[in-house]
Amino acid sequence: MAATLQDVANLAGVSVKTVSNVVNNYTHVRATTRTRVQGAIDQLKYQPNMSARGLRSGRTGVIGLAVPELSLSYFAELADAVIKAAERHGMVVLIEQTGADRKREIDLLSSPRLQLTDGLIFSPLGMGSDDASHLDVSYPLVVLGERIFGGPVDHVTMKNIDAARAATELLIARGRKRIAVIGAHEGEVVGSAALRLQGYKEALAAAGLPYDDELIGYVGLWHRHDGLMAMRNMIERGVEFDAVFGLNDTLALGAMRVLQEAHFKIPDDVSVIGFDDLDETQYSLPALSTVDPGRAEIAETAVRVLMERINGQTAPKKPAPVEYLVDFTLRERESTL
Amino acid sequence: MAATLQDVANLAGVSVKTVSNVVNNYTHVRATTRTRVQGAIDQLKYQPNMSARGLRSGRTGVIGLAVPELSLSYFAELADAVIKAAERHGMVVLIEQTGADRKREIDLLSSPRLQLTDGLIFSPLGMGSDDASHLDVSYPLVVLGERIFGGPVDHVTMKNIDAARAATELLIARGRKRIAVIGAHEGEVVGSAALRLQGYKEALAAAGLPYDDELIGYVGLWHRHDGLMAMRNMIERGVEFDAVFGLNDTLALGAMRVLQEAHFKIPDDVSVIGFDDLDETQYSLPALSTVDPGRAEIAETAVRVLMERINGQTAPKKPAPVEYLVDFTLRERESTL
DNA sequence: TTGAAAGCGCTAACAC
DNA sequence: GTGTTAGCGCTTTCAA
Repeated sequence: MAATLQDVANLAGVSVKTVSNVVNNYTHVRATTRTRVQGAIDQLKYQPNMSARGLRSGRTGVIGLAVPELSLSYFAELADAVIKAAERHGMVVLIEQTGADRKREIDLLSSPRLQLTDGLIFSPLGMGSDDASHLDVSYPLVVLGERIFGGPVDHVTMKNIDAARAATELLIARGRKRIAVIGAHEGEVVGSAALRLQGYKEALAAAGLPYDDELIGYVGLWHRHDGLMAMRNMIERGVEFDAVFGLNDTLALGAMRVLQEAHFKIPDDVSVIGFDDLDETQYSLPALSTVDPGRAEIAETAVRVLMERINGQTAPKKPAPVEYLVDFTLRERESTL
Repeated sequence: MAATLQDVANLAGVSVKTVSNVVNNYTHVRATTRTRVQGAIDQLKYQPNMSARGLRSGRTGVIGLAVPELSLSYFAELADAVIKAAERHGMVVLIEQTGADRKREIDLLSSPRLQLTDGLIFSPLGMGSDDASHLDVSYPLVVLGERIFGGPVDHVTMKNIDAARAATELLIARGRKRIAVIGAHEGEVVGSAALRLQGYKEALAAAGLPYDDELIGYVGLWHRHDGLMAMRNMIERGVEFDAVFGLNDTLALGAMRVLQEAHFKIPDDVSVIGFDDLDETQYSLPALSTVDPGRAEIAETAVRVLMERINGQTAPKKPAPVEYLVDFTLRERESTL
């Protein structure tokens, strides 16, 4: 079927070693030989067999990316960015979905399917700090997100607290005093929800505003529907507020829908801000103010760090894990003007 | 480093063949032997080397999925569905992004990166009918979408014309007579835009309504922004209309935003319907009526057909290509009530 | 600068 | 029911 190195060598009248040298751009090949070999390669449409190369070299050229679900826009846009970053490193990306399920996340870390990859970029949503030990794996691994800090592996994350504080401060600067939060997780101390809530509290404290638990909308997941329900619930409870901070854009958009249904004017009656800078926030009505958590840079950093680990695997001992913190940018749009 | 079959065999005091039999769930292994081998496997944390297995068997256990961009929600949701379907077949998915660029799409089809994969599910957006010959490749390939019909490969697609006709008929049934279309592609005769426009025309004709080119909003791409601009443009031109058919949901949502900005009431003044049944259509304000083109079934069919081709590769000659047409469902929501 | 040959870990044909 | 062994296509010493 497909041509092998040997086929090319026969046709070109050289040894497989020489063909291999040409294929891998070795320097010490005579120009005439190279041309002849290249001709044979073209003629036979030779393509290296990746399995064989992988078996021999121990490298596959594939990196794994594990996310909860691609239908969550944040992760779709993250995956997009990771694939593009990987491409620049000559790598291709295999995507696994964990469904934000703790057990599936843990299982994935020791799945034989990872044998196909040189390393993994892992964005857990179900695991918590107690599960950090599971991250102590024997292959290159970079963790994203806010579920686990100080684990045994490299970690790339965003400035959740600072960014949430900045978002809240923006609302305060617009004169808002009763700022509702949509998307908190009851009793949680780790994860994006907890960190962003902390940033919110810090901003309130700095401005001398009281913290009122009435204003906190708790949800299970961060789907559109959850934002919608939490907002509706808060309105039905008769809670007074003049601003809403959606802990992510999806929640904020869901909340905005309910607000408009209830005839609140945005931003006149209620200012709304989200978090993530999803593409669609530019096209909602009104366009949603939000925080760009540096998604592109997170993806680039994750891939770069992973590649360093992959390429440095010969090192005598594993270097200490590093935490990378990516900068955010506030994007003010119509919903807070 | 990692344990090999030989290591396990040594520890268990059997031959590699026996270990291989156990790993691959061969039936003819004595229970006691199996237990002993399994113990050795667990103890050594043995995991098969996929590259070696791939080299030997010619199979990698990976299928490729090529889409324009994951940040387009439709393709993110499609990828999600494909990954889930592949998982049921014990396969893992490697995703390539082509950026809807014709040249990149064509290049991808002969890329050595596909060597890692047992077959490809390909959703082109840049290629046209003239490029069909490029699809005549030597590996299992299933094509999705509306760019190429009657090509040399299996093709899974949706009932674009019928579904668009049904969507238009719904608007007509609601008493609408001047139905604008957002998202047509100037001069195009192939692709989703052209087919859906045809369905629209058929519905008008069947209802005895005139076709008016004034009502057709042409766009370049199918991004949110394009829907927004096309709608704005139509309003500025002073065109009169009482309904809008967005040729996909993203366009419809962009258009809806502009309509509301211009103080049209939806659905009172203008009914709006989209196409794709994206998750977010349920949470827009008003919730967007749309057509579910059977995305989940498309994904399942594509994976199933691809697996059949992969498993049937030993067949003496390539079977004739097949066209699979998946059924749609109308989803009426608030925007057309 | 090029060639010969070993061997990566696995599967499967063949032997017993 | 289990063992022996060839070889998948490639990279890489080691020689020439």
